[in-house]
Amino acid sequence: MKKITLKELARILDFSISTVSKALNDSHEISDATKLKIQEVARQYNYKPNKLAVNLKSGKTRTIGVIIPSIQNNFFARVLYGIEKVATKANYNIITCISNESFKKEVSNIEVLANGSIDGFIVALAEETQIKQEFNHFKEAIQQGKPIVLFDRVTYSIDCDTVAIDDFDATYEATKHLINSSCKCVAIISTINYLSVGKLRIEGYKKAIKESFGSIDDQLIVIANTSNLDKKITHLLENDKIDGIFAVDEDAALAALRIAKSKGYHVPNDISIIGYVNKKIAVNVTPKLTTINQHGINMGKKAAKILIDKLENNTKDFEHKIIKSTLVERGSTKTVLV
Amino acid sequence: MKKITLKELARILDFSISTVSKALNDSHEISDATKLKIQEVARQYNYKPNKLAVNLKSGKTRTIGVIIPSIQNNFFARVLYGIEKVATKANYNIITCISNESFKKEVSNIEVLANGSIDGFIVALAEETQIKQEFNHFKEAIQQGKPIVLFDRVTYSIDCDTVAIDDFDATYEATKHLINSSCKCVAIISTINYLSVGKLRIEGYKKAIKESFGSIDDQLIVIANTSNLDKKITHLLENDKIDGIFAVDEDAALAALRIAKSKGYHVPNDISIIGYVNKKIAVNVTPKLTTINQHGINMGKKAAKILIDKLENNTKDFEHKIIKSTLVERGSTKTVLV
DNA sequence: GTGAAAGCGCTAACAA
DNA sequence: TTGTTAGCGCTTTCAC
Repeated sequence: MKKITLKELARILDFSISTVSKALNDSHEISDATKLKIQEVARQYNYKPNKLAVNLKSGKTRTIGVIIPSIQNNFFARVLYGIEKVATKANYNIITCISNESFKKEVSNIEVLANGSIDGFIVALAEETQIKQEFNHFKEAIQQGKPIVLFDRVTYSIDCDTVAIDDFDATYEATKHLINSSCKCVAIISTINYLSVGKLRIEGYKKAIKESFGSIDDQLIVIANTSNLDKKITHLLENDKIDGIFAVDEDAALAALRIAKSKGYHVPNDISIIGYVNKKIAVNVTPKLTTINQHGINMGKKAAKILIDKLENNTKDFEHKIIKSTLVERGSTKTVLV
Repeated sequence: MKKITLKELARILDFSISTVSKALNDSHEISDATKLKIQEVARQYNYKPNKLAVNLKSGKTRTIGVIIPSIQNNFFARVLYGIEKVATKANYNIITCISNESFKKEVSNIEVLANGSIDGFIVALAEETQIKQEFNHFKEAIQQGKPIVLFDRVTYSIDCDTVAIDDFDATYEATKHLINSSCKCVAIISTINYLSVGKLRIEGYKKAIKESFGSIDDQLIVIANTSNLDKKITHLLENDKIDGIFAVDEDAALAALRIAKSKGYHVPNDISIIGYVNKKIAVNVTPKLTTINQHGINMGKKAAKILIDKLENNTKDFEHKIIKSTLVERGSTKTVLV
């Protein structure tokens, strides 16, 4: 029951190692008779080739290194699920690392994995990396022949494929939706403005506001962090002209809803809210939140497809894919007047 | 910038391969002078040993295979985080697979990884596996020298370590808590009764009920699935004696809360609810849900510690650890009378 | 203190 | 059709 090697199998069968190897790989060089005999005995002894040796020999691992900033975030979990789905079907394994938003951890993950463990990477940039804008570790991996597909938190300053969400467009449209549902004064709240996605979302908002109202009121743009979020929202809502809120992230959306309700505002009649919120939470709060659905699973699938295609066909040009997100109307917004 | 090997390094330095290898591994056989020279040049060329070759040679991979049934479930995400934390500190990598609750996928994950990719496993059983009660794939892996640590969804019928939650005790105490807060008629709802944890929770409930009321009313034990959950709860709540609900899983808890409210019951005054619900959701519904906190991160840390200890010290006996969970009182239950 | 050589388990070019 | 051999990149024993 202990693991058996080719060599031992060869001895048992009284064939040479190479004959056994070829027979098991169904080589045309071997006669059907011996093939059958060898395969039979191999099955009997439950022979499985040692991955390490095969990989060392072939220089390939059929393994993809995935680096995500956090796993607590349901969005990344969904992307991971999509990656896993496609990879498994293509007979690839996944090795998952969590950078925990740390630049150092991300660098070390890349370095450790690049040395023979994986064939290529799928990565969402850590928060620190996006702040630092330091991408040498990726460039080195690429030079060592390990292609990279960036997703969600991307940069266009390295030679790799990217799969991103249509943050700008989606936020533009969501803001428009608030305006079209008769909101006259729409604020935006973000706790992730150091991220590429956070910045894009603010820009989409600005475009919509400028288009509808001509000018932007900076008072309505709230950049917060976890510790001052509640205070900033409370302060914001002292302005009772505000009748619409776009929440860039889940924490902002939930805090806005909670504080608006506690101040006695009716949602959506007094204040409408749209935000990037996980569905499970969105449908369980009161009222149910209108959200933007990011199709994380599709994103993961697409990223995996691109990488595997690159690995198998050695494609040289880079793809920059945008995944369209969709607005899901629920109870926290009014209906749009036609 | 292309990857450099020991051999090339040796040629550049005009030393033998073995001398270079020893120097880089800081062997005492090599003089300090040559060590320094070699290490200097290695750094210069950014030499990194090929993992595959090192692993093949040593028979170790310093990689742990983690198999979880689902990643959408925040609990497993937290466990994974804990595993990752400990593994990284001990200089181990994680290779994560998602069995997606499928027996077949779990078997294939184990087989694929056992052949040289990993040194040991950390696994939570797939739903199908718990139903089938078929554990041969694990037994084989163990015989091949790959130790296994089971967590959360465990079985005691294979030779391995386990880390489980105190489901029985926690449910017993939670039910007692409902009773002590003056609930007279406590029901329990589960959509996961095919899982070991689901069964244990029902037992804990039964013990508490029997202890307090002498007998168990089977009408109050609702075993449902995703598709008939709402109907069953609606039916249950036609019994207006019910003033307490223990929800074995998140879906059950949220459905119970929603339906109770829609029927006009006040939570917690008319009906109290306790359930296994992720904190983020629990604090964002109305009223906030009293929950059982499972300390998933600790669970992951413990599992990783046990496995790594086994790997490094070759411990032979098996540990069966129980992680204590804690009741977190929020708005969906009344206070306990002293 | 340094180097030659074997070997981890496998594949494949080449020889027979 | 089968076998011999070299070699993937590394570590380590043993000889010098």
